[in-house]
Amino acid sequence: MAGRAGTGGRSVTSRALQVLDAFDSTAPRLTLSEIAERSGTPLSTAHRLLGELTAWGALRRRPDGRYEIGRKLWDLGLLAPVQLELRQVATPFLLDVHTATRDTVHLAVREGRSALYVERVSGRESVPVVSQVGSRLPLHATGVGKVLLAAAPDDVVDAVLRAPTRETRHTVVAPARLRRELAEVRRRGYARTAEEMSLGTLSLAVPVRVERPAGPAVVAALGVVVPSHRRDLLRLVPVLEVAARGIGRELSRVHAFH
Amino acid sequence: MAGRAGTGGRSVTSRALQVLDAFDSTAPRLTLSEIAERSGTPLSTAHRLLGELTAWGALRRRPDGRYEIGRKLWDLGLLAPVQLELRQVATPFLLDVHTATRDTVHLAVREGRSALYVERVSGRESVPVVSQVGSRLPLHATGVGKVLLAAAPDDVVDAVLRAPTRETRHTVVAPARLRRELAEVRRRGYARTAEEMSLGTLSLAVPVRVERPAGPAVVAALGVVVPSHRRDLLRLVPVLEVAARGIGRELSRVHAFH
DNA sequence: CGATTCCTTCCGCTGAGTGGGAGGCTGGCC
DNA sequence: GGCCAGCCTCCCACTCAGCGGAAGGAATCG
Repeated sequence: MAGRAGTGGRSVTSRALQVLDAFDSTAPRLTLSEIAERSGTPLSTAHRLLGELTAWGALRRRPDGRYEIGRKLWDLGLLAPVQLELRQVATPFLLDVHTATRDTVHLAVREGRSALYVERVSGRESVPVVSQVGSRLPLHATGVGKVLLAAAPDDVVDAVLRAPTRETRHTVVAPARLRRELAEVRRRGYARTAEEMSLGTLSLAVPVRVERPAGPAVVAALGVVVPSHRRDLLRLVPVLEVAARGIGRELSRVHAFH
Repeated sequence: MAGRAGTGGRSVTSRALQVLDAFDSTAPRLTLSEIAERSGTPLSTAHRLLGELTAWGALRRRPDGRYEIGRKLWDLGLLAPVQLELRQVATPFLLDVHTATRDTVHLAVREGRSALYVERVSGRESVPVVSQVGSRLPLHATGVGKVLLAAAPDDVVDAVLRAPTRETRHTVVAPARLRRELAEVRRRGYARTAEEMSLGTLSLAVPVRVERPAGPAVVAALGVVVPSHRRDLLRLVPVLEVAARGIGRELSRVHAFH
């Protein structure tokens, strides 16, 4: 590095996108120097880029000098069709389930080797749960995850079972046992977990299916999370199934129309 | 413009941000040429930028060749603290109201001269409403808007009353009458509209207040939208007030804790 | 089958972005 | 109070990354 300038701009447009990459859910508010370090950008460059991004509205400067994601990115993010149709169709059904049970209700899809939570309805007195809209949780340790994994292609199952993370002392990490569980999920049509992701909670989930030319396909999973002391969890299976069928039916209708 | 190159890059980082600006809620899916035109970017430049943005994940290429906002921007957008705390605190209360009334419930804040809808809970059989999370509606034609406007500084009120848009034939656009209505909203503690934003719907809204050193401040508005044939709308006032007070109380607690 | 529209790729030019460094500001420590 | 360390802000000469005109495909249409 003898020269003085112009070595930057690897391949993405300016370093602006690298700067944005410095932000994630574990670090939503950052100082200039943190951003510079996390994004591997020289301080002065980061400073200028942050100024431009802030002027555009992608970021916002807090009174304490830190930067955070701004309203414009929020707006744009809401335009993302990340399961937009699925969410719109499913939300009323999630509300129905929530109204009937007062429990925390989730809708998740599989994204690679994770369960991506795309929608959530949670009441006030619900147990605190780790999942949030936009968060990704392992496929082998949650109800919705098991449902999605049970419907996933073999290579995904193999990849997940190769190194299942241990989340709590109840997490099932033995590949053979996980395979048996997945088979059971397929047979029974629902998945159940007990304190496998977070202590103190049970979960129950069912698949959301749509009819495809090649046969029914699992496009999402619908689940509830309840405190451990609840004994009647399996009574919710029919409730979830009704809602899941409703979602599947609506999705088919929307697709046919489109 | 005699030269050939390098005239671009006005002031924002690359044209990438201009390209992103081409997307809005009225145009969430665009072709290359549409984007080039909407953003005032030469076709080949737009093409390259779109490639980079797509590689980064900001955009996604649809099977039909169009571009749309991608998952990465969705992720980042969810990090935006756009009333994040308010939303988290308020959502359970919105659910309570929805459970009690089965109506469409909104939470909005004032942003400049618009009402910004930050959260929404709508049932299945609800009337179709124009508002969506992230959308902005005029302050003078909706229930939540009037509540927010009634609590806004004078210069905002003046600016809005200078040129109120006509949304339907029932929209109140006479400044004098609007001022009288705002006074009434302040006096009674709620706002009501009848088909002023969209035909076929009524709305009702109350302010969400928090205690500040300088006295109570209106930080948001909580409202419902119902079909026009409903006659018992005012019965919902106490329901909304209870929820609004609950939200205010929670907000104060969170702030004190922080 | 030529016309039209839209997308993709190429490549020489140049000025916009780059980043080292100087300078300011703040707060903590001796 | 003086010094130092950690941040942030600003400046400016260098240069190479982005720019965009233009040509070449691909797809659609009448």
